[in-house]
Amino acid sequence: MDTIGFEQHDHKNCVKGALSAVEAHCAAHKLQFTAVRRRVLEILLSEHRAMGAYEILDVLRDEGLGSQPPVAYRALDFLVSHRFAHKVERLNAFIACTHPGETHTPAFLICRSCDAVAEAHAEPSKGMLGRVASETGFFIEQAVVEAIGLCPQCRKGALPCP
Amino acid sequence: MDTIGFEQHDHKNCVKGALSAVEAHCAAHKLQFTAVRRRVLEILLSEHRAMGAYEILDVLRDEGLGSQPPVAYRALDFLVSHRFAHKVERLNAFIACTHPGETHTPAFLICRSCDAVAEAHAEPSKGMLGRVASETGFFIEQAVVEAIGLCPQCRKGALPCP
DNA sequence: GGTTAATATGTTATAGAATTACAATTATCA
DNA sequence: TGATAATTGTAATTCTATAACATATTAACC
Repeated sequence: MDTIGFEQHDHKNCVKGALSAVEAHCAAHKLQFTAVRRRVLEILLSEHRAMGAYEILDVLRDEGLGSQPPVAYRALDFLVSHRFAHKVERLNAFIACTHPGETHTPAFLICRSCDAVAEAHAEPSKGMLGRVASETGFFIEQAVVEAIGLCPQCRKGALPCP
Repeated sequence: MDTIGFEQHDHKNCVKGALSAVEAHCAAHKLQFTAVRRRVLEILLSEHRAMGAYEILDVLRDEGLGSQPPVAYRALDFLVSHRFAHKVERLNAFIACTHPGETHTPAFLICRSCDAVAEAHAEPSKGMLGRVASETGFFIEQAVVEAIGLCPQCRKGALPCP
């Protein structure tokens, strides 16, 4: 399991790298990586945080790429269904995937103080969920795993209990 | 870790038992278990499934217990904050807790075919989330753990891939 | 008991998130 | 090129949730 999100990194290259990985994946799988879809992923990658659909739509509108909710939601549906982005259920928001292409179940660490979100990998078939599932005969297809708390930075300084 | 939800059970007693447990807990902690709060919990307990706030509000309205959204949301906030009920983030819905009083982190198994929801216990400080958290220095306060898939019944018969 | 403070409810309005439905366009491939 | 499928444009609507403020109830204290 690895984590990305609370550390410093070469952001420009991280955006570029993710974009070309997605590009390659779409080419290989004959998926249409259209202007809107590409731009939404770019927005999510460059902001590097969880964004609401309407917040994304505002950017698209400013750029003349679409003005109605379905435009944003459809692009997001595409990105999420191909795992280029994820939905953070707790926030009703979306975030670019930090390792597109690989099959994985994301787990999120959500800081309630600074709103940073870090993505980690989970293995739901193992661990607690997997045990419950196999005991009861439940077949897991997807898993939502999100922790809410304080990131390392906010834990040190700032607000103890807002 | 234990699971309740996909099995048959003595429902009348389960409702009654949960209600009196909550009653006792409120008395002991000087919490006001008012008519609306009590009725919302009763509805959730007797329906024994995840319900949207507006669905609950419809019932309240029919009974003259309140007609505007804040009435339902405030009652739900009370129930959730004291862990008498939980929010299922994936469904934007609420469900009565199957073991009120005990401190716990609920995990849910959500059947995408019949919409049944089973509650299990999770231990986020252990397992996958806990490991990521301690590695990165993230302090977990709450966890959302929800699996989506097929319950034992739906797995056998019915729809393979709706 | 009566006064005050805290808590809870009633109500209006609004904000935020997501989908339906249908028309128009663009891409894919035979 | 023409037929088909996929994508986008747009309007309207539904569902989810909260803000703000007035009123009523309950708890606490003298």
